[in-house]
Amino acid sequence: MGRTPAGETRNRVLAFVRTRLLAGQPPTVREVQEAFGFRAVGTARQHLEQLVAQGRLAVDRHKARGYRLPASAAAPAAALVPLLGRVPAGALDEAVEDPDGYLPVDARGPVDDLFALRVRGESMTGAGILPGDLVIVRRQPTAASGDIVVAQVGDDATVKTFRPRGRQIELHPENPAFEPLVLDAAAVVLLGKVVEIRRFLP
Amino acid sequence: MGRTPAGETRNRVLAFVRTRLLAGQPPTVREVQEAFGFRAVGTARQHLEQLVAQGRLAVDRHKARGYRLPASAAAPAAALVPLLGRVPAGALDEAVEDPDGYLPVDARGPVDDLFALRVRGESMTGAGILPGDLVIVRRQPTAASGDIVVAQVGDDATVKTFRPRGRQIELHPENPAFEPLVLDAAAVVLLGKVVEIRRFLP
DNA sequence: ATGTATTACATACAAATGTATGGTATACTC
DNA sequence: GAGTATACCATACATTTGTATGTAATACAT
Repeated sequence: MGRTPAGETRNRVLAFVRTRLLAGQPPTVREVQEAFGFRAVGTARQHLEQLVAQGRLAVDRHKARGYRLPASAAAPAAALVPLLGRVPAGALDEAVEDPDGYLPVDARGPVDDLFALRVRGESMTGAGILPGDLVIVRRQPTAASGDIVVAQVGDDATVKTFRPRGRQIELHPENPAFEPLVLDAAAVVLLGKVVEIRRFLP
Repeated sequence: MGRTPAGETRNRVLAFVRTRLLAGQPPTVREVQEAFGFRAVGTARQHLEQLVAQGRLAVDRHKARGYRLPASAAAPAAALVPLLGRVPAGALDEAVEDPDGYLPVDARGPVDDLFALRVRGESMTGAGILPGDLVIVRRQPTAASGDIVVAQVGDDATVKTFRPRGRQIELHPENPAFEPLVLDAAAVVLLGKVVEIRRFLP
């Protein structure tokens, strides 16, 4: 049988595999075969193995769909943070199990303790946080005075500026039309600290 | 043999599978089995099938590593958008070649024509855009009246609300302390439209 | 107690999939 | 032309992996 110019097919194979991997669906050797119309499995495998030999692909031997991106190229630096629709009382973990969607974030720092919420109400407009904005929150049980936090008061999660006052906690809105909440420390559950704000414009 | 409380294990299985899927490495039934210490493949499979029946998982039948997230919960692939430090006159392409960094964005839409800039000045605080915020911009030569745009006036890139007035273009700040810019259309290069705003809190 | 549902185990089978070996055709070098 | 390398085909085999069936233990309702 004949051939095809240079390593042209090989590059196309790499592009195909990479696309599939980035989409989270590692291909089988036979899927590569079919995608390129090879009539032999071995042909697809040969290309894949060559790519591995060149260090342009990595592989888990003897595993189904075992081809991966090499460590060098596998630095997408992006992780996904769950966007929670509701925050039922005290059951943040359960909410994380069933997110409304995901937001991509920089993965160079810790990301396991992050989640996102949609802001309701205008109480923080003075801090540049508008209704409908998404806030990305780092879960932590305490915060420094002046931090913008997500706190649970009763059944509601609310975004406010955190100001502890002895045994009481003040949750300050950043909008003169709203009054600060002054609560007993026991009545407030601090869900975390707002580390990022995102707003999408139509 | 015995049992474990309610659907607790099931939720943990879902969390495990989801994590693996988001990491781009769909697990096999036996990998789930091992991860949870089940002594039978069937146990892992039973949980997976229950999750499918509940619509919390999807599956490609008879395929290795065939479990996926249901379309409703489909995770966005992440792409990286270049953060530009400066915008030299007319040479946006060159600036893209040498970005200050990258921001991860949802890749379900087009991303090739996106770039990011850091906002300077307080002229847009009324729209919830503060100094230091990052704006993600879609490159386009025109915009609708009322859009928040990035425009090039002289050597500077500026973020303003776009209001065309016949042969003139008005660039409106969203801050009463600033005056609108009224310019001849020829003196303004529209770099694009702001589609997202991000702010990082320390 | 009886029945039902849920959770888990044990084992086997069939399909999917990775791997191996040998062959053919074209291009290039010497 | 001989030799080598690359691209591809054909077929077979072994492992991985999805699927099926039967059984046991616990919880709960009646």
